[in-house]
Amino acid sequence: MHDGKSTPTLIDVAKLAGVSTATVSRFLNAPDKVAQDTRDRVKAAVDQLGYAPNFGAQAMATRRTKTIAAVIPTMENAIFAKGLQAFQEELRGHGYTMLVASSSYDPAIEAEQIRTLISRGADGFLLIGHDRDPSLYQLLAQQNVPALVAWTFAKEQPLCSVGFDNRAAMRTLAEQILSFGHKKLAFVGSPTTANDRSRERLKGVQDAISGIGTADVALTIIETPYGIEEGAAAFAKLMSNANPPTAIICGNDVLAVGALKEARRTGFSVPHDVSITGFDGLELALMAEPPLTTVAVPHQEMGRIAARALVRMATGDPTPNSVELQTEVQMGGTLGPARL
Amino acid sequence: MHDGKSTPTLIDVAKLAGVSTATVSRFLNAPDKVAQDTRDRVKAAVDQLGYAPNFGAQAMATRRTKTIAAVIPTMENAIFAKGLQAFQEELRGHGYTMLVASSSYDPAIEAEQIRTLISRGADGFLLIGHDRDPSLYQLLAQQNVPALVAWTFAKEQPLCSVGFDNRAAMRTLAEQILSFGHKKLAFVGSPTTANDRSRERLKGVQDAISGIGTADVALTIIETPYGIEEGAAAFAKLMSNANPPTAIICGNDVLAVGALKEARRTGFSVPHDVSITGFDGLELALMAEPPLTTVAVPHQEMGRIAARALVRMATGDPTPNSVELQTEVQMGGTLGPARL
DNA sequence: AGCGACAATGCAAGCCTTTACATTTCAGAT
DNA sequence: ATCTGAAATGTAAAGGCTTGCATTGTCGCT
Repeated sequence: MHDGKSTPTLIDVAKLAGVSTATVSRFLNAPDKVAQDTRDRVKAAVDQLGYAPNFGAQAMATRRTKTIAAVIPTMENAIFAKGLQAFQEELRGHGYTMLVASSSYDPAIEAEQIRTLISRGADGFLLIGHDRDPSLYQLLAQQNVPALVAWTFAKEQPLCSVGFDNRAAMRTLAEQILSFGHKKLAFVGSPTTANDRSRERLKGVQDAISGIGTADVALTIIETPYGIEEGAAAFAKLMSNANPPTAIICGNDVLAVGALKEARRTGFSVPHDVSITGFDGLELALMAEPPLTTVAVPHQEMGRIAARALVRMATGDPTPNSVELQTEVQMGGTLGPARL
Repeated sequence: MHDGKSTPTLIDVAKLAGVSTATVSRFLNAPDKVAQDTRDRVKAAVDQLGYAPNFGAQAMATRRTKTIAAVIPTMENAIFAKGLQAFQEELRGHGYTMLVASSSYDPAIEAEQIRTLISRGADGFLLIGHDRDPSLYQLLAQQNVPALVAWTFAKEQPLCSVGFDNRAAMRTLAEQILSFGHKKLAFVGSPTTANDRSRERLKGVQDAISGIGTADVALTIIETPYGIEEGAAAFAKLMSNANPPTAIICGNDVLAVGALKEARRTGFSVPHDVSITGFDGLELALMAEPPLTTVAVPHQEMGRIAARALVRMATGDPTPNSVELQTEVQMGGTLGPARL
């Protein structure tokens, strides 16, 4: 107890304060159950010893860790970084800590990470998108760990979601594009396997096309990994066609910025020669020249709401309902009339 | 509270396999200490039961959590996101999990987060920069938790660091700027209180100036929070002076891009009318028009090295030495001769 | 045959908190 | 004076895993 080396335990505090460990524990977790003068004595002992509860023991005794895990595709994507930042801040306000793992868009890694984090005792999970092996849902249910999906909104899924309707959002944007008279479209997006956000966005484009009821709109589709270079490459490929598109709809801002960069480099004027749109509403989009026409997504709000919902779920409250957030088309300067 | 079948424990596995819990534990942690056929039996039992070790119990018995905490200013800054992503991936390869907290550049919040994470049982800490209250170092030492500083390199500090020499890097860039004949400089950087990176970068500029030994170089300094808008505002303010600078040295790429944007908006030609430089080497810098002249920093390498070092420290290996990484001036198109 | 060395396994003592239940105390109420 | 119930506190049993030490079994040697 006076051995400066080993960290003090409840027992040390109890001895010093002349009470039982139960009382110290109560002082820490439910102070109002302890008499005022005892409270003072214990507090003094805690302070003197610089006592801090041992996490493992606490976790073991309470069967909870006050830790929420977030498994995201990557932190490098600004879109997740922003939402995660808000998520963590909100969590902190509730006394929770955030565990982060990234899957690099690989379902196998994601599954492994989820498993690891479950046995690490995460009290809840934030996941991205609904696409994953059903056995994971079973596992979560079996281990009784609540989970929530963000960055997308969908009913009829195993998990509740906090997000927006990617399909409808993209449809709205695509309709605007069509209203500018474009007939030759291209969609450049992330691979659609194991990525419902990407898939839904593509569907949104297709919805818009079939919505106008004409059969004379052509749509070229390119799937490519996330990245500026990749966007540039896709643009180059599309424009080298005999019959290039007049509007390139990108699945996210980063691809769009890459395309825009390549356009500039190869002498295309945007939107005069070709229109380009993005999706996400990152700062990056505003910085582009001209600013990107894109879809603004309320990332921070999403992070905050998800955090609150997960904390409620982790403390046993009835499963909250899904929350749908609204997005908005953000007119930049990269969408213009189709060049005839 | 409990699901029908409570989660299996070591004891269940041991019973099913007909061995003691010690053997199961050894099978999990040091398989080579278990005979081949026992190994097979235990493995079968583990699989059949879907056993996963209980975190709290494990933490308690081993006195370690295999968890490393990273306390960074913010995740929104792409610079940290990138390094953190690499850090987490490397950690994962060593069987460690990452706990993330952000301080929003507020020392008080940082201190609180560190305290919280210590009692959460983090086995090690990744911190950014050396500026913080000495009591935190005491606390870490007292609790025997190893910590490492990244994004900067400095000797003679309480903690080892993995990073680069901000001062020297900026000095090199500033020298190049001076060699273009600029005499009226401005430095736009993050606040230098509690931020040694920012402070060192400013010093680097001053070093370069005093290095050339002439007294006729003027330096205006603006401190402003991180952000594109802030960079734009700083630019506007500087250029509205009676005697505006011919080169604006920004403490980071985001501020630089903001300045560049404002320059474009208000009709300044870069670098013809005014030169602008950044620091970090983000993708953003490449995307700017023209591409930003900046200092490229090996974020991912930094993250990986830091992760490896921390894992070593957490497993009791002798404290590794600090590692200094090299940076490189990345010539873009925003630096040109001073306009006379 | 006897012995030592070593590999494989088992035993049981922690590790530190929480909490159900037991006990003590004491202020009213009878 | 005795009793009652509530408030305050204590007792001790989990909770699941690791690991030093003890035990058993095998082999190769002399």
